[in-house]
Amino acid sequence: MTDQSDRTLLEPAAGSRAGNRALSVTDSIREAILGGSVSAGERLNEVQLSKTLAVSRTPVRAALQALAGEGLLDYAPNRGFTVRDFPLPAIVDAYDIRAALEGVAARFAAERGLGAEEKALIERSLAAGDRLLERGSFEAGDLTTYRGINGDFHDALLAAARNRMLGEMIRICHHVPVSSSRNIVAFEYRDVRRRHDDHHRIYEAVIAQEPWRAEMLMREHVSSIKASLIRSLSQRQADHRGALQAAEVGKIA
Amino acid sequence: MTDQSDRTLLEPAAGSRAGNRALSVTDSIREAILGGSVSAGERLNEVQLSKTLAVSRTPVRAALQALAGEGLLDYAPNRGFTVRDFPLPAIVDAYDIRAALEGVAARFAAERGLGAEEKALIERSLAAGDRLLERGSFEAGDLTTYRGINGDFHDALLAAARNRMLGEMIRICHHVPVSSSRNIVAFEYRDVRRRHDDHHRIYEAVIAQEPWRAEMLMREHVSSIKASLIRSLSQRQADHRGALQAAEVGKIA
DNA sequence: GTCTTGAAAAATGTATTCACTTGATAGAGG
DNA sequence: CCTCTATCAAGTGAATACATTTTTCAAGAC
Repeated sequence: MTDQSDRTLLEPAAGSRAGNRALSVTDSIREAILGGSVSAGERLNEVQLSKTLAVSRTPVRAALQALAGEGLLDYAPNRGFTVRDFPLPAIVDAYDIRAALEGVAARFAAERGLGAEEKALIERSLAAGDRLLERGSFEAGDLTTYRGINGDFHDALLAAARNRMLGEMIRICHHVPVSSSRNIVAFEYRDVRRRHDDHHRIYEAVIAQEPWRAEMLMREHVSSIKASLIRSLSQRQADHRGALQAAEVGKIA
Repeated sequence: MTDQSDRTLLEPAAGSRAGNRALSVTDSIREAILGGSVSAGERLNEVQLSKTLAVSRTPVRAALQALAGEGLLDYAPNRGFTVRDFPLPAIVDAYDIRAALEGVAARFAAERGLGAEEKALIERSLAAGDRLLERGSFEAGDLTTYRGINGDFHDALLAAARNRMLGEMIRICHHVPVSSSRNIVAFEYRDVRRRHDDHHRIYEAVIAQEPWRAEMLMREHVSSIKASLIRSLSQRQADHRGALQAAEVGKIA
């Protein structure tokens, strides 16, 4: 079976990122994976990809290797690349790992102290969240807005940790398909409010130069996201519509 | 300056690993980096490498990308790969990250429980350590022997955590040049004895299915290695022979 | 003397070609 | 009818050729 290559899931040339073709090809394939266009365990055929993306095999191979480095693909010699499978337990585990790592990041940030710019960035994110939550309820689009705010907070704190390896590992955790907090949880107003309060407290601990308190709070913060995920998963399962909705949610954007 | 390409640091064809050339090339270059044959910030020239290793540029490029994925190299479009710099603070940080990650691993292992084979592996490592420490002092080579035992213990526990991402991240921490516990610390008998006791206690916690205790113990265990590193570094600095001995120690094998 | 400019060299990016491995299929033999 | 084997198709691995970019360096202008 030559596989139906007509799935227009991968646009010919997304031309997304600057630099060279290999990089944009990498982005295209990554998006296809994270977006769920290609399923777990699926084998990625180099010639087929190169035809679809209208480039030669060379940048395709480069992209595949890069994605393997990011942990999204598996590689077997003489057998090429396959989409790595992330069973549910692994996804849940990713939150524990993220909790530990972001905890360390918060500790580092508290130890090192924040620069003026970092303070401004975080405070802006906190203020934006306050404003959004002021109304007491959510309207359409608010959740997406908060996702941005949330991301800004975490990114800023991570930057303040001033450790590249840590940043890369956390990024990997975020890129576990359907695992990122940006994709899944915080559906209800109350949850978001609670998490925003967490942000405030974490920031206070960091400003107060209380490294271990900052770490603990951040761990708890991320762990609570895991708890929400589990809750929403089991609830969805109870609705007997597990897989379907899960796929939907994954694409919430 | 065309750079003296005569440094015979990279053997033509280590032929080390099975599979394809790209993999063995990867190993060769990695060893060169970890062994300190190429210095931080240095640019890796593809054609030069391909000549030295007697292969074409294709597997060399593949290897470089793989190593960039491992975090050992930096990549800039149209500018190739450079050896990533790990300043001392980053190396020290790596121990904190490792402590957090291995802590999570210990917790997972305790939660999941150990299989018969895993138990056997760990107990063998513990027994081997006991035997080695029985004499009350170290002779030549004992330290190297214990390094193996230590590695076995940590590897077995990591395997018991049954989480691939975690394993990969910890491996990255271990591969931070001159950062691995296998390369540096545990010089004195007393230190080793203490750490071996840690192992026993961690194992007990895991067996007793006490996840959080296992995590805490493991964190402390790895953190103590960091402390030893810092101590030995500052002592060495005090000896006014900093750089020289540091290089030596890095190669202790 | 310094800065700008441009051309040549060198290095990376991409495409193409050939080589080798793998896997499937069909046919012969039991 | 099953099994083993040979052959071929398909896919990955590696090498080479070509394109584009970066870097160097020297010549010329201010």
